Amino acid sequence: MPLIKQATREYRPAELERSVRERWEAGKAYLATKAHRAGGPDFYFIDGPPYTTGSIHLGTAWNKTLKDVVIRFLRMKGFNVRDQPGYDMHGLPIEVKVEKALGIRNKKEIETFGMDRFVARCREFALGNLSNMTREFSELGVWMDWDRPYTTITNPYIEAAWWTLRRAADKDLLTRLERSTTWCPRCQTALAEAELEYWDEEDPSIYVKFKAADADEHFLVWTTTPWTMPADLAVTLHPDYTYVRARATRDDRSEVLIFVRDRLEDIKKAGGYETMEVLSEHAGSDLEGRKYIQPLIDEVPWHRGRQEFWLHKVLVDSTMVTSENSGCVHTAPGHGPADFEIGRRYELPPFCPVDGTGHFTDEAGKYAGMELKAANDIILEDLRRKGLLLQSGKITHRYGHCWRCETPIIYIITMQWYLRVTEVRERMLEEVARVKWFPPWAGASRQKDWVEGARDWCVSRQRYWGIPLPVWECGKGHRRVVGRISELREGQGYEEGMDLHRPWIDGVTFACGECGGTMRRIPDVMDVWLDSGVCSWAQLGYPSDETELRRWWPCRWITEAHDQTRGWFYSQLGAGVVAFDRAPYDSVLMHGWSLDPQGRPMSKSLGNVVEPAELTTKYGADALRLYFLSANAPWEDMPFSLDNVKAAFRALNILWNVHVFSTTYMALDGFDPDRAPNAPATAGARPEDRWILSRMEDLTRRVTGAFSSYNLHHAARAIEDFVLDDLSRWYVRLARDRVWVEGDVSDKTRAFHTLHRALHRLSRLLAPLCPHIADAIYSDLGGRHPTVHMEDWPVAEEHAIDTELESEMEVVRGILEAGWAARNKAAIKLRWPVRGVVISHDEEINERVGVRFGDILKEQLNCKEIRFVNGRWEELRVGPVPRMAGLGPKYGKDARMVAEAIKNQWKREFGDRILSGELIPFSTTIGILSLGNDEIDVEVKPPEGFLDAPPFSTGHGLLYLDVRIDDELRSEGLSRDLVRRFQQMRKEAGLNVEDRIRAAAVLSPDMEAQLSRWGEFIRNETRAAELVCDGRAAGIVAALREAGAPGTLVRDWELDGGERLVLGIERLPK
RNA sequence: GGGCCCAUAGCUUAGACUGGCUGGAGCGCCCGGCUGAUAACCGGGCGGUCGAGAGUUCAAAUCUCUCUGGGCCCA
Repeated sequence: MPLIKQATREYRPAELERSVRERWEAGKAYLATKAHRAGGPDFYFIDGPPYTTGSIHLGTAWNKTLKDVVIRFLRMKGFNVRDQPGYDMHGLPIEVKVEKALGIRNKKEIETFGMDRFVARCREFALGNLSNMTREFSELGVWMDWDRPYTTITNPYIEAAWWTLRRAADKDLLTRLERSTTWCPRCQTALAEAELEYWDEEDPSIYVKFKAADADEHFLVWTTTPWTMPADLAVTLHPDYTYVRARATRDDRSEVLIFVRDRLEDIKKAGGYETMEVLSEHAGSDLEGRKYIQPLIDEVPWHRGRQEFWLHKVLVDSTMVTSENSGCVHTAPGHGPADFEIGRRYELPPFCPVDGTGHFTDEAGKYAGMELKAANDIILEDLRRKGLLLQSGKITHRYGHCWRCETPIIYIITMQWYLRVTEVRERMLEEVARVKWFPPWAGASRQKDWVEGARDWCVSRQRYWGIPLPVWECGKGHRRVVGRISELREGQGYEEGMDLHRPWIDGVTFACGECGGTMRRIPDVMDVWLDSGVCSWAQLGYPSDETELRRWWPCRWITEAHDQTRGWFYSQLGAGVVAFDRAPYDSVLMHGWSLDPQGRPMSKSLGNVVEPAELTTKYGADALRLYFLSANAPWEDMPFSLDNVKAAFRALNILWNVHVFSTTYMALDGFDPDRAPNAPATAGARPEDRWILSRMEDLTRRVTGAFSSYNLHHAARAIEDFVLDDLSRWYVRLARDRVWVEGDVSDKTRAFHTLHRALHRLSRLLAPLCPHIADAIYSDLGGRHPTVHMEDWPVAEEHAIDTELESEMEVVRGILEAGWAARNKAAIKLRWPVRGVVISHDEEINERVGVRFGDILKEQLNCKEIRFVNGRWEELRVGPVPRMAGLGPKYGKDARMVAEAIKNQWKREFGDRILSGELIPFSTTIGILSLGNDEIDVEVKPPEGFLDAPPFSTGHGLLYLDVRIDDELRSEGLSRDLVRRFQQMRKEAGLNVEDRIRAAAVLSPDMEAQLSRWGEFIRNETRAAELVCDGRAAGIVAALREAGAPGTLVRDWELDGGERLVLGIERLPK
C-alpha cells in the first residue's frame, strides 16, 4: 500500500532541493534511471562542450537546463539517452588566462618559462575549472554522466582529431597555403573567423595622393591603415565606374586629382578646395595599367628597381572597389585578403614587411623595427612632408579583435594549414537542408548563409596548448600525416602512453620513407574549434573503438545558442562532411542568449553578470529552471528579469501549498489511492472532479505536443497556468470543504482521488522542468518508483477531455466573478450571505449550468437562491437618458433643460420604444419635442434592491445581485464571523486540525439572540464539543485567561459594526 | 553596409503562421475579500497611439512595404 506522507509545511527550495539530491545520491537514482531505460531505443545526444575558463554563467545554466529538460523527457518516453557531458579544454583562451596568472606577456616569455611547465599549468587550470563547473551544473539538478565527461585533452580524443585530419589529407582536403591571415600580434598566431570579435575602434582616415608617373596628376586613394602603405603595390579601380580628372583649386594653387565621379562634392569638401573643375571623364577600365610613383618609394627601398610588370600600376576589379570614399583602392597584396587575391591575378608578390609580433621587418626600410600603430604617425608625417596627404582625419568603424586578448587584429601573409571546405561546400549545404532545425530559419536562413559564405578553414595555430597538428615533414618537404597513435611506434622518441601534447610530441621523429631524412613535426597546434568539431566520434572513442560508433552515431539532437552558427554547428558540419561525408547531427535546437535586464549581453566589463548560484540559493534551481523555460521561446534572447524568477518561485510555492493541503488531509485520513474503489472519473462523480481531470488530460496532451516540438515555453506555461488557475485558484477552492468533513465519506474520498490523480500527473509532467519539487511531490504521494524520473511519460486519455463541461465551467467562473464584483461594489463581504442572484443568459446555457453547478454557485456566491432567466430579465428598468453629443448642437443653451426633462420622464416603455428606433414626444420647457436615437441613449437599471455586475461570457451573460439583507441573513453572517474567529484562534493556539475544543463566547444579549439557532453550525465548523454563549461564558473565559494553559486561548474582538465580544477556546483531551 | 531574429500596459509577456466578437495574463500600484494551503491565497480597479509611417482589405497587433531601436552573425 502506498503511503501518503504529509508534506513539509513550507516550501523552502534550497533545503528541499538539497534533500532531494541527497536522496538521489543515496539511492543512486541517476544510475537506476539509466539502467531502467537501458533496453529502450538508443538516443545519441551530444553536449556542446563549454569552455573551461571559469564558472558557469546564466547562459550556460540555461543551456544545460534545456538539455536536461529534453533528456529527462526522452527518458520518460522510454529512450536510452547517451548523455555524456563534454568540456572544451584546449586553446588560446586558456593560454591567455594562464599567461595572465603567470604575468607573462608574449610567446618569448612562455618559451623562457618552459613550454612543458606552461602546458602543465594550462592543463591544471582547465581541470580545476572542469570540476568546479561540474559541481555547479549538478546543483542545477542537471542529470548527465558527470563521472565520465568527455574532455578534449585525452590521447584517444587527440587521436580522433588526428584521424580526421588524416581523412582530410587522404581526400586532398588538407593543404598548406600562403595566404592573407587574420593575425593577433600579441598572441602571435593566426585566428579563424570564428575567433574574431568586432567592435567600434577609432582609426585614421586619410586621403593620399599617388602621383602619376607620366603626368602631373594624382590618383586619390583612401585608407584607414597607414601602416599598410609601405606594402602598397598597386591601386585598384572599378572597371565600370566613371572616374574624373578634376582640377582642384585652393589658395590660388591647383592640382589635378583622379577619383570616382560620384564623390566630387565630398572630395572638394575634404580637401578644402574652392573650385573643382572636371577636365575629363574615364571608365575605370580605361585607366588600367597607368603607372604611379609609390608614395613611400624613398623610405622603402624594396620598391626600387623591381621588374614586376604590374607593379605600381592601376588595376581593375569589380568586387573589391565600391564608390565610397574615392573609388581608388590602395592595394597591398601582403596584407588584405582581397588585395592578396588581386595581387595573385596580376602576378604581384605578396610583399609583407611585417612580422608576427606586429613590427616592421628590415624590408620596410626606414620603418624597420617599428611597431605598427606607432609607425602610423610617422608614415602620416612622411606623407604630409612630401605633400601627398590630402586629408587626415579619424573614423570610428567596426574592427576585428582577438576574441580573448582583445588586441586589434592585423592581416599579414603567412603559411597556414587549411581544410579546404570550399571543396565540399555543396555537400555541406545539402546537409544543412537535410538537418531538422528548430526554429526552421536557424537552418534555412542562418546556417545556410554562413556555409555559403564560408572560406577555407585555417586549422593551424602557432601556439602551445592544443592538439598538435599531426603533420611531419623532412627537409626535402616530404610529408606524413599521422592518423593513428599506433603509427607513432614507427618513429623515434615515442614511448607507449606518452602525452601527445607539445612539447613531448615534438620529440617524436620519423625516417622519411622517400629520402631517408629525418621527419619532424611542424610546430603548429590545431584550431580549437576543430577539437569540438570532432566530438561526435571522439567521445565514442573512435577510431580506436568502432563498436560504439556503430551503435550510436550519428547524433539525434543537439542544442546551443545562435552564436554557434559560426561555431560548433559549423565546425561539426565541416569536420563531419570531411570525415564521414555527412553532418554528425540530425536535429538542432538553436537557443538564444541570456541578456541583462536592459537587453545587453552580460559581461564582466559591463558589471551586469548574474550568478546562477545566487538565484538557486534564494529561489531554488527549480524556480530558475521554470523561469528559463517559461520566460521565452528557446530561440529568443532572454533579458534577465528577477521579477520573473520570483514569479516562477511563487508558482512553485502555490503548487507546494496545494500539495501540502492535499497530503495533510490524505495522511490524516489514511487515504489509500489504490484501495478506494470509487474512481473519480466514473458516473456519480462531481462535475468539478470530472472538470479538473478533463483539464488535466488536456494539459497532458498539450505538454506532450509542446515538448515534442521543442516549444518548451508552451509546455512550461501550460503547466504553470494549470497549477495556478485550474488547480489552486479553482479546484481547491471548490473542493476545500469536502476534505474537512469527518469520517469515511465517499465524497471526500473522491476529492482525495481527484487531487491525488492531478498531483501525481503533475509530478510527471513537471519532472523534466523542475526535477526536485516534482520528485518530492511524487514521493510524498507514494509513487511506485524510487524516483519520478523513472516513470513513463503519461499518455493523455483523450476520452476524458470533456470540452462541453469545460465551457460550462467557463460560464460558472464568469458568473462567480461577476457575482464577486457585484458584492465588491455593494461592499458585502463574502462571509455574509445574500438572498439571491438573478442570472440572465441563453436558455441552453442556463439549463446546463443550472443543473450541474447550481449548488456550487450558491455556495461560492454565498446566496440562498439563484434564478436563471432566459434572455433579458423582465424586471429590468429600461429608460431614456439624454445624449448630450446629439442634444448640444441641436438645442444649444437649451440642451441642459431638455436633458433634465428627459431624465424626469424616465419610463420603461420609452426605453423599449427608443430601442426599436421610434421617435418619442417629450414635453420640455421649450415645447414638446420628438426625440429619437440621435438625442437619446437608453439606460438599463436593475430593479430596486438589486445591483448589476460587469457582463460575462463575452457580454452574453448578466448578473444581478439582491443586496437586501434581513435579520435572518444577518444572524447567519454573524455566525460565520464567529466561526472564522474561532478558527483563527485554534490555529494561533497551535491546535491540530483534528483536535476538539470547548468554546465560550461573551456576547451582547442582542447577538446572543441572533446566534441562538446557529449553535450547532458553529460547533461543527470549529470542532467544538461544547459552545457556551449564555451568562456562564464570562466565567469560563475569565478562568481560561487566568490559567493561560497550553491549548487554550482567549481573545477580545471587535466586529465590523463596532460590537465587542470575547471568545475563549480550550483543547479537550483526546 | 548585408543576412537572420526581435519590438504589445511602468516591467515580463500571450495573441501573429490561418486578418473578424470587448488585445489576454503575471509582476508592480490602488481598493476590497478570505482566514485550517495562511509569512499564503482570492476578487476588483487603474494602466495599451500593439515601435513609427504608408499600403492591401468591409475589417489589420496579425498580411505587404519603408523607417526607427535592440540582439546574433558577417562585411
